[in-house]
Amino acid sequence: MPLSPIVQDFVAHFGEMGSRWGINRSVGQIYALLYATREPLCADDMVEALKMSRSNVAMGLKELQGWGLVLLRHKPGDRRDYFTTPDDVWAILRTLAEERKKREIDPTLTMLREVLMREPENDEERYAQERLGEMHALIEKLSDWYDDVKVMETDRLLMLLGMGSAVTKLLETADRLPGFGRKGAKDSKAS
Amino acid sequence: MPLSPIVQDFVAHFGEMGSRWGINRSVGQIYALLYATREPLCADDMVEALKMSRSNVAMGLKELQGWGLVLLRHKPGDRRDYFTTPDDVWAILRTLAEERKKREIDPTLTMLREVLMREPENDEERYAQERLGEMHALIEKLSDWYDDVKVMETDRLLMLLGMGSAVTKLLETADRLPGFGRKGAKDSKAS
DNA sequence: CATAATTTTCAGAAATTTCTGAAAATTCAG
DNA sequence: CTGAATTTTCAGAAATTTCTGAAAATTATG
Repeated sequence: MPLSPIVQDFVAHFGEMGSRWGINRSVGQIYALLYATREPLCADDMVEALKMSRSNVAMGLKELQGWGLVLLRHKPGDRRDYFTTPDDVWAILRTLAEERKKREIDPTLTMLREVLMREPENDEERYAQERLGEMHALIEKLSDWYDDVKVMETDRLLMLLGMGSAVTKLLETADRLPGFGRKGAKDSKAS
Repeated sequence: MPLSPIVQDFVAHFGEMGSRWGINRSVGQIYALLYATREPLCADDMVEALKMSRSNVAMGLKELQGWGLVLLRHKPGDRRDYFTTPDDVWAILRTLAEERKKREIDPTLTMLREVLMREPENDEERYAQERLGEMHALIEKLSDWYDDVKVMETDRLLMLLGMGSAVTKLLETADRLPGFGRKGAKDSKAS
């Protein structure tokens, strides 16, 4: 049976978009299909629905498992593996953020730290280190913030997002409140 | 003259990393080189430093200009175009965020909205719409937050980042303060 | 343990992306 | 205008990534 138009379009869009994120078309399509379908699907369901080869589905699923974006399910009396996505979209976002950080941010931070340890040999290198230092400081700042935020429960996170920039107005006041130190928050990672 | 080891390694890393972001090796290398070099460079400087073809440099620069990540400079008595990157790393981050949102987020939001307008034909579609609705709500929430935050001056943004999650503790208190409504922040986009 | 069902692997085919050299277009000085 | 300097374009070459079919490996069943 063919996909309904809504799922069809959603799947197609994810396939196209996939390449702008770090995934390929097939992986995007597989994920989208699982996401939009209530029942867990087995590999052959996906082969039929997406018209791609069995092996491509297998590879796509393997990749999605690597990202932690699919769940394995089983039906009684059926040996086949069935797959779904986690329900909670906020949990999905966390997984995605975590993986992307690990793959895209952390290696750069490591590299920058390594290069910043070296002794500059000339003026050109001194300037370069200065610039790399600025980049390092920025990324580390964002990274620390993320570490802080990722442990928040979803309702608090929603609250934080709902506040938007209004929060800084409050912060400027809070700075002057007794018993409330900004330093404390920053140092919390050193526990 | 060959690149100094520090710049060399930085350039190489950016080239490799580039593919995990939406850019290719050459573009990553060109950007890294410009970023880490004090003096603006002309295309031929880059050809020599990066050992790639003239036309590849031209294409790379065109792409970087499309992202708004390079600045055009001129030297008196020299017809050639010279390039640098903006100094302020926080400004660079904003540019990057803006472009990525435009390319990666907005099209998906548009697509989701379109599909959510349709009348579901059956139960399968009803479920799919429900799921797409959840995704849409999440992305829109993040998008609204971003719109709020992007207009903040850098020092306020730094403050916000420095606060991390400590801010929600305050929020819960603030909720109970008179004359300070969360709703106000959320509705601010409707101006 | 044999065998049938299912999943995984992988070499090479197909498709896509990146890169190059050559040629065309543009810009500017004289 | 002319022509030299510079940048841009683009067709096809090279490289990379994605996808497939066939075969191998794994797993469960009787």
